[in-house]
Amino acid sequence: MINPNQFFKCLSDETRLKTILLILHEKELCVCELTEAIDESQPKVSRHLAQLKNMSVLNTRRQSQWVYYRLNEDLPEWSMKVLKTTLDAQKDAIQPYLQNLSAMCDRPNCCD
Amino acid sequence: MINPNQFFKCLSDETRLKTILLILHEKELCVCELTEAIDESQPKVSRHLAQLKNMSVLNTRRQSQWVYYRLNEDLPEWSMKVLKTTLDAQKDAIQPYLQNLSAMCDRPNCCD
DNA sequence: ATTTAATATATGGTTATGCGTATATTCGCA
DNA sequence: TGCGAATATACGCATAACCATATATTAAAT
Repeated sequence: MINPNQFFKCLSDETRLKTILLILHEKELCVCELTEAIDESQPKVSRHLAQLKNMSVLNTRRQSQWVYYRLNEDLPEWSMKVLKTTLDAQKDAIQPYLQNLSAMCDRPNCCD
Repeated sequence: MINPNQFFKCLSDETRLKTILLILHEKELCVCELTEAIDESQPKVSRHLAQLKNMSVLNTRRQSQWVYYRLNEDLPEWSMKVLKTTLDAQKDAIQPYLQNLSAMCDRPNCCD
């Protein structure tokens, strides 16, 4: 179980915070979607995602060639609350990234 | 105005998180009280407090030889909410530090 | 004025963190 | 089997973060 300061460390990097908030907003996103949304290099995004998975903040699901990341459903309630509070306060700030997302022409459609 | 990842960085260090939660719980604490409560060296506590003040998370009030730290009353609401959520989840964890506090024999009495 | 208690800061060193680039892996498909 | 797309990892490096120790500052009291 993640402890509070470890959890906050996950949120203390801009790239990681963006990805977490976007995933919270969208339920599930794959690496190339995130890469496009926040306009960062693939290895950079991937490295941070691996870190978050390692800290049990995120989980993955593979669907053919895509790996979809979602919030770990076993996250303690207080941390989910923190994330929701933060997202709520950052709604405006993440708009541009959501727009990048919907502007993706070759966005993989997640048909479970 | 502090941005989210800067704010979370403040909470990502164990010493800083402890001090913030204790201050939230006790309204106001001076350096020697915190030093005693969490059993860390005075320079270490002082350095972290300076950092938190610098990030506008904390404010100070000097009363004769003691400097009392409290939460900055201008903190954005979402961050106050995050702190309260965290304190709530950590009530048990901070008990030992609160006990150290009340066990202080020469604890300065704050008579504003 | 000197001394003492509380607090702050400076210094030097160690570890952690984050990054870009290059390369590996995995999967679907021809 | 071989190729391309998506993702992951390794490597080397730069900087940030944290710490212990020593010292400076501030205020009160004698």
